[in-house]
Amino acid sequence: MPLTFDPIAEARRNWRRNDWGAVEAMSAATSITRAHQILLRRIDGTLEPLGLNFSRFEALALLHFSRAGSLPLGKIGDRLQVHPTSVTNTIDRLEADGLVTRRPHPNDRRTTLAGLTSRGRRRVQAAARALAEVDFGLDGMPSRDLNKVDEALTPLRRSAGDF
Amino acid sequence: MPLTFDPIAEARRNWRRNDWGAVEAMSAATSITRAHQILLRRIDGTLEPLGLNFSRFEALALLHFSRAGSLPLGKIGDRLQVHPTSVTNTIDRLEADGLVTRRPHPNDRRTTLAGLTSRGRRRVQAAARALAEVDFGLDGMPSRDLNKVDEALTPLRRSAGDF
DNA sequence: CCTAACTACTTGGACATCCAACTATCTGTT
DNA sequence: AACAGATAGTTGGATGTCCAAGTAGTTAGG
Repeated sequence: MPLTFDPIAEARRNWRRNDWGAVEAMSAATSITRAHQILLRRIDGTLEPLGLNFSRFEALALLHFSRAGSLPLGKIGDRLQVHPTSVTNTIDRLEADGLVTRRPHPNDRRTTLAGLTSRGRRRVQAAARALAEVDFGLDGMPSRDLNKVDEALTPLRRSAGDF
Repeated sequence: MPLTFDPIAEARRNWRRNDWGAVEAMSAATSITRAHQILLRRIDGTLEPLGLNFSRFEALALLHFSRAGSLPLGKIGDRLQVHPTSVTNTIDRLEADGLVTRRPHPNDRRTTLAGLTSRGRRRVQAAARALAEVDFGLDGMPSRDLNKVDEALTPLRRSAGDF
């Protein structure tokens, strides 16, 4: 059931009434959380027919963009900001689907490289097309607002050591 | 390891180079995803000493704001935009910690009410204080940017039937 | 009334994420 | 060279989310 009121506006009223403080921050944090829920569902829904989800797609895209078409698992985790165990899991599944292969690093035997198969390369391109088709689930937003989001969130990312 | 470059700017370049289209949308979606990761970690980190996470806190806050201090589980799911099974899970754990209790609905025997215990009420207030203390993990952002985020994301939420 | 359709919640299973701990390997210091 | 400490990845366990299916209860049309 869709709501008949704005839950954020409601939350703002409640926080104010209870004197819980930091209303602006609460509001922004809640907006981001909601937006993320909405986006992730749309994106995952778009990728589902391709046997992917957003995490797997991000890993494939990263490999596609890399020169050699392969990267150490650790680099993937750094770029996607996820725990090493999540990378292991993601690559396990992509490998099971024949989209990537694991290969030992030539110089460092601790390191494992994940590399795209040709099937993986075709798949990631199809997925990128599908996502662009639906504007990443953001087709309702004018491009000015898209840029506003980007700009507004940059200081947050920077403060988290994103770059 | 913190990155030494902006992964979003990098992604923009890569998408453009590959002609994958929808660069603005990709960029905004990725920003939101990142921001959400960062925020959730900070928020959950803040709540962890209190035995809560953001989901549990949201449920408790909702109950605190309700007149009777109790709500049907279904309403909680609607408000938090999560699947009924997630609500069951969240309430299970809050109940195990003695923060809420389940009670049958007086008029509709299908419905279960979740109600705050006095311990739950104290806990949610302490949690709200703790979150306000750290500005919901957004202390790096000027309040003008907070409002920009809110505004920019409103059309997205609206398009998802948020209100 | 009485049955068919709907609603509220729970259970079991799939997946994704994290943390702690472990193995294997490398690196820098002595 | 040798060892202490760092690094790369995996495994096992906990938590959280969703979907499909099931149970119990309610509602509406004939």
